[in-house]
Amino acid sequence: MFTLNPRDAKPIYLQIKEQYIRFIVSGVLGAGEKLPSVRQLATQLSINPNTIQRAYAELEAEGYCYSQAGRGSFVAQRTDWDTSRRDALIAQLQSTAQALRSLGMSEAELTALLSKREEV
Amino acid sequence: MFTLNPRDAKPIYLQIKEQYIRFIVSGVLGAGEKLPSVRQLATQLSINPNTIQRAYAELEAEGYCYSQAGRGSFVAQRTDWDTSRRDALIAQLQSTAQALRSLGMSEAELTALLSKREEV
Amino acid sequence: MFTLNPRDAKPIYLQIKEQYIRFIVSGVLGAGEKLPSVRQLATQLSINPNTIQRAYAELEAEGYCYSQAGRGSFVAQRTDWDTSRRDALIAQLQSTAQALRSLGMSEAELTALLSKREEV
Amino acid sequence: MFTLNPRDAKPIYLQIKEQYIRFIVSGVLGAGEKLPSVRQLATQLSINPNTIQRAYAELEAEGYCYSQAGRGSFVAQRTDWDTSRRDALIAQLQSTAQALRSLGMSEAELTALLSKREEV
DNA sequence: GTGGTCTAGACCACA
DNA sequence: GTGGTCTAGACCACA
Repeated sequence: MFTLNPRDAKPIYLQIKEQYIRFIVSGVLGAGEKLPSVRQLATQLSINPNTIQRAYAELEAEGYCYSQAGRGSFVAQRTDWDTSRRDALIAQLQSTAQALRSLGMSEAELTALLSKREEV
Repeated sequence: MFTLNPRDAKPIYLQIKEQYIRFIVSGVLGAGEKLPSVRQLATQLSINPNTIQRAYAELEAEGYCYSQAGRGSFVAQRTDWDTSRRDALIAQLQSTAQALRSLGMSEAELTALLSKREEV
Repeated sequence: MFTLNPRDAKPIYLQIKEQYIRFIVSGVLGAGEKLPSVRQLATQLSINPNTIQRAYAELEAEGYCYSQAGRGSFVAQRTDWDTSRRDALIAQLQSTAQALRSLGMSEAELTALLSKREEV
Repeated sequence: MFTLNPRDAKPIYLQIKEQYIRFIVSGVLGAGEKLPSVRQLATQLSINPNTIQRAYAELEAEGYCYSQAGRGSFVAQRTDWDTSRRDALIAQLQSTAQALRSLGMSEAELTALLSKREEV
C-alpha cells in the first residue's frame, strides 16, 4: 500500500503523512476505518516507530484522523478536514495563477492549462 | 522593504531570496538595477553576511541577477529567468488543481476560481 | 582517495566536488552508494564541515547525489546527471576545437588528435 | 575594437586579456604592432588603469607581447607563444574527448561533433 | 568597497 | 549520528 522513496529529499514522516492524506481524501480510506498501529506499520516498513508516530500526530492535528487511547487511530469524518484543506489549496491556486499573470500569461492560456492534466 | 521572520520554518536566506524574486518578477526592481551589497544588506537586516551571500548566490544561479567581485550585484535581463520560472509555476498550478479535483471540485468550479483574483 | 591542494587557485569545495564527479562518472562510486558523512570527511581531510557541505550541496544540485537529513548522502542514478554533463562537455570540446582552428590547425589534424588517447 | 560585457562573471582584466589573445592569435594584430598605452586604453574604456595594467602584465608573462620602458607594449613574435598555447589546448581537447568516451560516446560521434562548428 | 571562500563552532530537524 | 542553517569573523581577488 505504501511507497516510500528513500531518494526523495522529503522526510519519510512527510511521505507517509502525505500518502495517508491522499488515501483519505480520495476515499480509499473511509471515515471510521482503522489505521494500522504505529508499531505494526513501523515493522512493515522497516522504519523507526518515532517516524510513524510523527506522521500520525500531524495527521491528527490536521483533522484527518483521531486516536483513542488503547484502541488505535481512525480516519476522521470528512467535515473535520475538508474546509481548511480546500481553502488552503484555493489560495495557492489563485496565487500561482496571479504569478503567471504577472509573467504575461492571458486568462485563456491559464484556463487551457487547467484542462491539461499533469502527467506523473 | 524587507520583511523577515526569524521564527518562520522557512530559512532566512530563502525568505530573502523569495522576496527578491517577487521584486524582480513584478518589475519593482528593473534589469540592470544594483542590489544592495552583501555587507550593506547584512547590516541593515542585522543578519550575517554569509546568509545574504547565500541568497544572492542562489538568485544568481537561477538567473535572477548577476554579480561581480569588486562591483556588486545587479538584476538580470528578464530572458535569463523567464522560462524556467514559468515552467515551475505551471507545474505548481496543475498539481494544485489536481489536488482540488481529488477533493471533488469540478472543472467548472476550478475555472471559476481563476477569474476571482485573490486579494493580498 | 582525495588529493586536495590548498594553494590551488581552485577553491577547496570545487576540488572536492570535481573529484567526486570523476569518481561517480567513472563508476568508481556506483548509484546508491553512500558518501562519507559531512563531518566524517571534514575530519579526515582536516577541513571545515561547511566546506564539505558546500561541495555536497552543489553535487546534489547538479544531480550527482542526493542527501537526506538523518541518513546521509548517496550517489544518484546515472540518468540524473547524464544529459547535462554530456552537454557541458560537448560545448567545451567544440570551443577548444575552435581555438585550435584559430591557431591554424586543420580539420585533419584535429581529427587525428582525437584518435591519440592522452595518457594521464 | 573592444567589447566588454559588464554582466559577465569573468573579471574585466580577463576579458581584455582574452580579447587581445584572440586578436593576436588570429593575426588582427601582427607581430611588432604597438598596443595602446595603459592610460590611453583606460580612458577609452572608462576603466581603472590598474585593470588594464594587469591584463598587459599577464599577456607579457605568457609571451603574447613585450614591453619596452618608455616606448610601450608590442605584439610578440608568434614563436613566443605558439607552442605552449597549442599544447595546452591539445591537452584540453583530448581530456574532454576522453570524458565524453567515458559517458559512452563513440569515436564516430566525437568526430562528428568536430565538424559541427559551435555557434556563438 | 564588493563579492567569494573559508574556519570555528552552535543549534535544529530527522532517523 | 546525519544533513541544513546560521553567526562571527578572517582573508583574498578585483575595481
